[in-house]
Amino acid sequence: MKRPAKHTGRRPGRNTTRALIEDTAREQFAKLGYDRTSMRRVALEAGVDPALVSHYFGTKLDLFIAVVELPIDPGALIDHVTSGEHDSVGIRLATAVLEILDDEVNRRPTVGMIRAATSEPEAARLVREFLTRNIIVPIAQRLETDHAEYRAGLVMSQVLGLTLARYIIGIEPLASHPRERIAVDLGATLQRYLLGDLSHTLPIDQKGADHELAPRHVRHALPARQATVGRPAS
Amino acid sequence: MKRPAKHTGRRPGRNTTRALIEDTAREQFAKLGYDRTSMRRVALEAGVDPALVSHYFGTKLDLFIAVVELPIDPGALIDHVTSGEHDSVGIRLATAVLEILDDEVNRRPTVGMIRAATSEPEAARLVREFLTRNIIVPIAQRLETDHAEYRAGLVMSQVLGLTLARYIIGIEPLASHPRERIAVDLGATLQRYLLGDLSHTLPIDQKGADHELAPRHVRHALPARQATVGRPAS
DNA sequence: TAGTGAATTCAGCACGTACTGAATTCGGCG
DNA sequence: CGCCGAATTCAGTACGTGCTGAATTCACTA
Repeated sequence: MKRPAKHTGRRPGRNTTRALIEDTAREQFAKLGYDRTSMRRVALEAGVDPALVSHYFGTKLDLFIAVVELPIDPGALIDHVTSGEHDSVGIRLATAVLEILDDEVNRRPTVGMIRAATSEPEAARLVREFLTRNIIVPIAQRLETDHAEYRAGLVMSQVLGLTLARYIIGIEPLASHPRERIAVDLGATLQRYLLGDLSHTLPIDQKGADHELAPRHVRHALPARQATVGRPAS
Repeated sequence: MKRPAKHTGRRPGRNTTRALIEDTAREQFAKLGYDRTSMRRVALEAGVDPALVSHYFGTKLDLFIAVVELPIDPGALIDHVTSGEHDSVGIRLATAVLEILDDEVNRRPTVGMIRAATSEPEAARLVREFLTRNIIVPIAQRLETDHAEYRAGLVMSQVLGLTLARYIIGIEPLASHPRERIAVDLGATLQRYLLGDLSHTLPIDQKGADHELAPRHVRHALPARQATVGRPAS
């Protein structure tokens, strides 16, 4: 009956364990992504029994949901960016984004969010909802242009792509280029996406229909086994 | 000594197993990414014993390396895009990219590549080398502009970002917008990245230094627990 | 036709995972 | 103080993972 246990039972002192787990989990998800983060590792890192994690948060996905966040206050960012001269919102946004992401502390959760979104479909849904609700829509409201949500989506795509290319994959020379120059080039793009002329303003027949693709270069999967990454199979 | 085995030993008929495993693995990596693809599942899907996968390809990473490829012939794509009028290479490239990615068959390996690159650092290195060697550098050579590799990197960032936003995360309305319109808006960006004026051509004091960030909206990680995805912890 | 070596499978090891049930200890309240 | 319930840990279940060694069967060649 009385199995010899060593130091089980409630801990003395104040009650901070749950928050501790939450912080540790956030850190791990950010650093490793969803798949590569294990509940055991979170518990270990938090100096806590693995069972406590399940106890407090339920499943791994529940834990993830309870924990993901962005390194910025979207509202304040949007305020800062959209105040000031209209023809420089692009570069303001680009500069802000690059300053945030160039700081490793802030970059972590962002990268983690992307990692999670690409590996767990359920996480992708959550990220989508989060981005839409907290960033896309607010930006759309602030800008009094047409198709604001579409514009915001284009912006998100360029920002996400920069994160992927510069910070995760590390494509050169983009990865080691000075922040200020990239901000200028990126800023011009964001400016156009946010406030410039888009395809909607063009007449139908200029939408690029005459640029359809001579489909000679798409391989359609089956034959071809040449463009292989790394060394060929041994 | 003679353990009763049922149908072990060499299979009758022609010898296609290795290729079979390779194809199945490619499919799985593309669909699931690196972490979520298991060698056992590959073997099961290929109707083959798990040991055969290790037998032929060694470690999981070896298998991955032997298998990743892009759905296009980069050379032909580059030819197609860079031939024709200079001021329409942007939209040609954008259209080509969108046509390729809108086809689910072609999209798979691309998405898989991104998945893998975001979850496995070693895979990210391979993807980086592949993209650089087979896409960035050729484009850089074709365009007789300055800073060609930097330009190509910007292009990659926007293309990768589009893939992430439109196809993986599914940000609306970007995800369901007609291909042709996006091609126009994206094409203008790519055009500028490829052949337009970049920050290098500007005098130093216009590089945006006066746009530094009032750093009020970056949270610097520690406090704040408000901008949470999904429902708060139960 | 006999023999060799490649192809294939089985069974399993060692480990990591998510998660659970019961036991134990403590904080706080009556 | 006495007690209830929350907090915590232990030990374990059931399963999935990458990978290996030996045994078996077939194809091919000498």
